[in-house]
Amino acid sequence: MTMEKTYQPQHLESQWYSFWEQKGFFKPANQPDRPGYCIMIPPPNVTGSLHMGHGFNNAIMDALIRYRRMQGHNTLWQPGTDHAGIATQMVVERQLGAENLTRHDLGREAFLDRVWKWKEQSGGTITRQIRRLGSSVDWSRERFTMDEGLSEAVKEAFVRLHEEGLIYRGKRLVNWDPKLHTAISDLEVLQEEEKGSMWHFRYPMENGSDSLIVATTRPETMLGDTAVAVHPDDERYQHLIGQNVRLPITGRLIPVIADSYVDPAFGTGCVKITPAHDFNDYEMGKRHNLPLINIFDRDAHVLASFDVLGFDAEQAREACPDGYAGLERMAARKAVVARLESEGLLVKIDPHSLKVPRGDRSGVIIEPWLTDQWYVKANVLAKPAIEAVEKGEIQFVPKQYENMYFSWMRDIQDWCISRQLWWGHRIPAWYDANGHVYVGRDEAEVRQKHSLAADVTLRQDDDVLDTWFSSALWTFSTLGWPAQTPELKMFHPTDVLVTGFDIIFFWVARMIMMSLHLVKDEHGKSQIPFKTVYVHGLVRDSEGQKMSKSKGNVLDPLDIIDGIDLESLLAKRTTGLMQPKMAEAIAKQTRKEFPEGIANYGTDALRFTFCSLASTGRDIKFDMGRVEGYRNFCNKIWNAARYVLMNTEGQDCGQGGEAVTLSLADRWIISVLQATEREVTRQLDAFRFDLAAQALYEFIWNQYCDWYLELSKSVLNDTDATAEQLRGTRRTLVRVLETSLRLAHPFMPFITEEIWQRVAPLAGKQGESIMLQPYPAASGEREDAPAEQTIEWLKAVILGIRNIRGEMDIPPGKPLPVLLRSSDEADRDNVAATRSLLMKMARLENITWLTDDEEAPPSATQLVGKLEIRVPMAGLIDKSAELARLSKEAEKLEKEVERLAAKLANPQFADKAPEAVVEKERQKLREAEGALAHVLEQKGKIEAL
RNA sequence: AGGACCGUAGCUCAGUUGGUUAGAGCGCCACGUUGACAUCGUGGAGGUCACCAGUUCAAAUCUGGUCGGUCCUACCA
Repeated sequence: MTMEKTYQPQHLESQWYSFWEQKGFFKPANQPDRPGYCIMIPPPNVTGSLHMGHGFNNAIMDALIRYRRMQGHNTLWQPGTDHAGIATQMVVERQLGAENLTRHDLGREAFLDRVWKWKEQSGGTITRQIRRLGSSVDWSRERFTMDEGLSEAVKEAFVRLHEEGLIYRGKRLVNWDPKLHTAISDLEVLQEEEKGSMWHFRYPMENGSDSLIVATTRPETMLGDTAVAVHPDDERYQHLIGQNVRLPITGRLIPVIADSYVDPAFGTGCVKITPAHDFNDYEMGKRHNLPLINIFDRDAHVLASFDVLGFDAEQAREACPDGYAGLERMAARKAVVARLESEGLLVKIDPHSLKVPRGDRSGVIIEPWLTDQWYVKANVLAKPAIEAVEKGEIQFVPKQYENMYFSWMRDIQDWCISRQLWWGHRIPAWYDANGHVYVGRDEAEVRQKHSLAADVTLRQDDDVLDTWFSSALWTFSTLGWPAQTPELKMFHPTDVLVTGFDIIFFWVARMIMMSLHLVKDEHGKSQIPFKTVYVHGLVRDSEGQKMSKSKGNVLDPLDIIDGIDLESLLAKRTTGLMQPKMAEAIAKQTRKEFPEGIANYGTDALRFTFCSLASTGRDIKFDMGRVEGYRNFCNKIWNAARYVLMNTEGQDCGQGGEAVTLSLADRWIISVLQATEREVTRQLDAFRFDLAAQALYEFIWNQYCDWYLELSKSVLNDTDATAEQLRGTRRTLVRVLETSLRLAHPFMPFITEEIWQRVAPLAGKQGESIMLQPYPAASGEREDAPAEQTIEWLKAVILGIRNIRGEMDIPPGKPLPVLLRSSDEADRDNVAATRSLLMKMARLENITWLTDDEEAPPSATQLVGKLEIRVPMAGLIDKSAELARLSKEAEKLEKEVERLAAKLANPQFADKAPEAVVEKERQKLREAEGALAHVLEQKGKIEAL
């Protein structure tokens, strides 16, 4: 069986994946004596599809897992998906919308049926993508946040936290999304700078003779004003403090209060206070015990009858002034402004830019709104979570993200966990007819715990929990918690969490808090969820833009793996847009970036690209050129293997331990391989996937392929070679390749498996799969400094001759006579040791040594250390070309000599720098001076011709 | 407003505790197809390491400042 001439990824990927999966290789080894190693996948939205960020994330996790698995750890990489409350519910509601239905038409139960159906239908997309990415996840342990077990864990966590007083229910101002009709957390609100106006209104005082001017960006909320605040030291308004304002339109009497929160220099120094519709005003209302007047309904339309509440809970109603009830916020704004203008109370309107809060899902303006919600007392949970990072029990990589974590955690706000949705974990709380609330794992437990008679009607809370509440339990709920399962004992705390910095607050911080509070080891000690958080950058497009569906610049990792033609890509990017008018711009951009569509690069090339982009930066501009480069790298490996197999299959490679003679080149490549193994493992341990990938690339391409394979030809094609020599070179070819494949496997699982299956037997290795083989570990015994020195010398000499060839335009195939001269004994030894390699690799006609005093013919010259390499010019070399080359060389050396001489002439340097550094500089100077003298001499001789 | 991060070749990026002639890939120029690979080979060009000052014998690297960019947090109604 021969190998294809070029690497064809699509032929081999899927078949290896199903082989691994069917054989159960992804499951933990189940050998308790081995150290455990566990990664939990960050669960993607079950109804979504993976984007480049996920692809990146998966490449990193799989590299880690395969690396540790090969090192003999008992590894578990557990996959799963998230129910993504709002996002999923929105998708299904949109589907219903297409049928002119709302979820209320269906009712809760029927609606949830629809969502489950949609989940079943679309859920396969993600698992298919994860498989195509080659991720070695244990599918037998796949989890979904709404699974029964996980739902039990959610209930358990809620009830326990409630019993401990860490979850409470309260009426508070929340971020209300008037479109989705739900509360959302602070983190789900985007503050964007937008252009708006600042309205200045005159508010008359109760006495009628005086007035003050307030400045506001939200005129419509004046219907709910319950005070005007000024700074206590503001001289302009001292006389008004304590007096009442007659609020226009409503006629309500409201006090002028003094509060140092007010900035006298901003606006007019008078702030209207609307405690029920602004977070700052709410706080001020609390301080001054002001009434809260809620003027909006859940759509943020003006109520016909306002709710008047107090912080001490008295409740009343106030009729809405005529003409405003039912108006939407912006309409109400217009009406209020018009009315005030007509009454002569509008002083001016200034343009003003302000941060407008918008829901990250709905895009509508968020309304601070008074509602009953459930909260987690976060500051209590945050304390141990901060300590765990401070003490180093949990480490962030790169470390700088710890600052981000600390700054958020040290100023943490209570977490609003209830959502007015249907899709999610229903809150385990029941109400009786009097509105008393009871929390328990189920209704029976509630009745029993509170001794409620059977005839008391209980109604469960309608709301569900924030999706992040269940994801916060992810590391342990998926291992069976609250039961103390063997898996929990083996794999928790998990080892690494791999994630983007954008969800440190959403997810990472909350997992740490929940795990430390809820999970205890067998000694009762609180458990962290993971030991290391590896934070990677965000994948952006080639222009540095964040990838998003609405911008139309998203890429599906599978389209890079399988390729996609331009038309299909255009269709993918422009259908189902929230703003259809964007389609044209998106199409234009796409045509520009991918005029030919995208080629099929294969999974390995994509994964290697991700790894090589995984440096410490925050943004990762995705460059298709890199993928192409690494696809070529795959092809390079493929063809190297082809060469090795052509020369070893069916031949004696010393598998049986027969005697071998290793050549210098054999010893050299084995030695360099050790250094590479050391480097790759060191970088993987440090999470520097880019540097690990680079070391691998450099070794395979620039050492093994460029040099070793070429050097091996001189042995394999040598008719005088002994059986031991042939065997030695074949064995080295095969063994080094086999080891390199294992070294590369975590990065490029498919191509390495495909080749390994053919190469392993030749290297005397047995095993079902490369993924179960030991990861290479460097051995000091195989290091061979003398061989490295000689081959490095050889490379330099060959490069020198190639340089003459290249610059002198001598055809590569033309055999050259070479004259050598050197005062260094080692040069003679090296030539003797590598003569035949030198002859072949440099395409030499002959090698002649010159004695010190022998006159050399005019020739082009290169220096390698003390070795003078001469190619006689006769008939080959153009005088002026050689002069140009020498001039260039001399110029370079002159600069070098000048620089070094100046440095050494500085007494400060000679005195203060360490002797070793000074000596090194002296040595460099001597060499440069010698080389310069030689080049100038050459130049003189040639000029004289 | 506060904080973080970034600014290195035309492009995308490495450069670990100060001591290299500042590197890689892609791109560019020239040459090259007798069996591993044109998804290739050989040679070459290309950088005041954003700018200014300081510390030091020595700065891409450390300190301060300026300019430019990105992001986070808190916001002035």
